[in-house]
Amino acid sequence: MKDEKIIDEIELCEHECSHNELISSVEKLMPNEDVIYDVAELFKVFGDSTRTKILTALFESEMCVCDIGKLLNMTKSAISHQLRILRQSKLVKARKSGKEVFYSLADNHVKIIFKMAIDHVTGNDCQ
Amino acid sequence: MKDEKIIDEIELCEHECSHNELISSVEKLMPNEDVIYDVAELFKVFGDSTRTKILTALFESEMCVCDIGKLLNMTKSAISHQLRILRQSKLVKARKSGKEVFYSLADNHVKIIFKMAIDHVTGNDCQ
DNA sequence: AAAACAGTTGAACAACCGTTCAACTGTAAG
DNA sequence: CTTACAGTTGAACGGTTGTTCAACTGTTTT
Repeated sequence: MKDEKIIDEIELCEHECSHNELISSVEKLMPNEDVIYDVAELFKVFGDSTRTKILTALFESEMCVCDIGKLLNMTKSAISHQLRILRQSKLVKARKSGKEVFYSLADNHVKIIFKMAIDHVTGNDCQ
Repeated sequence: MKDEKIIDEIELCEHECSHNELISSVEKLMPNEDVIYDVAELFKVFGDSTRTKILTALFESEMCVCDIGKLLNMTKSAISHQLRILRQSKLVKARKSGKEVFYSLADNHVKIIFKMAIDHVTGNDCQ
């Protein structure tokens, strides 16, 4: 009775503002941790202007590595490295024809996400 | 007449496969360079799992820094640093109440982009 | 068979980024 | 006024990442 603190396990280094009911209810509503991680990984791939340029180019037409390099004024090596990342993320697919390799979108899903993002940064209303 | 190579400016280090018509037509159709850059910057902000966790938490309710820290099991400092980035990108807004600062979504635009991304990584059909 | 070229790959380097730590501000309570 | 706490901030560290460079594969052409 003299000192209840020893028993009070809630105090355990948690002398902080606590809206514990809120925290646990938000926790239940949030997406699975793995899903959040995968979403972040997807956005990480989008979060480089070289890769976004490549993707927006492929929105219009399939292209070979060399042409993408010319379009973006970059070396074939740099483009190839980025295309590998896009391929690993299943965002583009490759078609070989002679010496050339033509890349194209693997999924038009991505177009919608980009449309949203472009609307966001250009300040377009959306609903 | 003996050596035309000097005049031939097209050759200038460009002995590569050339679908020049395609390149210039794609170039015209692509979004403005500045827009692409801003889109990449936006995705870069989304491309970190701490920030995606914070955003998905704020989808459900406004929260103070300390509660977000508890929810994600991270220090207030780390959360605060990430919230600054989200604030600078105009993705969240702050409301001060006494000692606490409550953060909330600045724009439900973002929810739609995340819904798309979640559909993508979970393999849901979308149209 | 040899030369030319499209594309890939791995190592290396520099730039960037997220967390930690410590010090700080500002508000509320004793 | 002093203490306690929520939150912010800047420096520093360690890990990640994009580009470059050089060497390589594979296909086409002569």
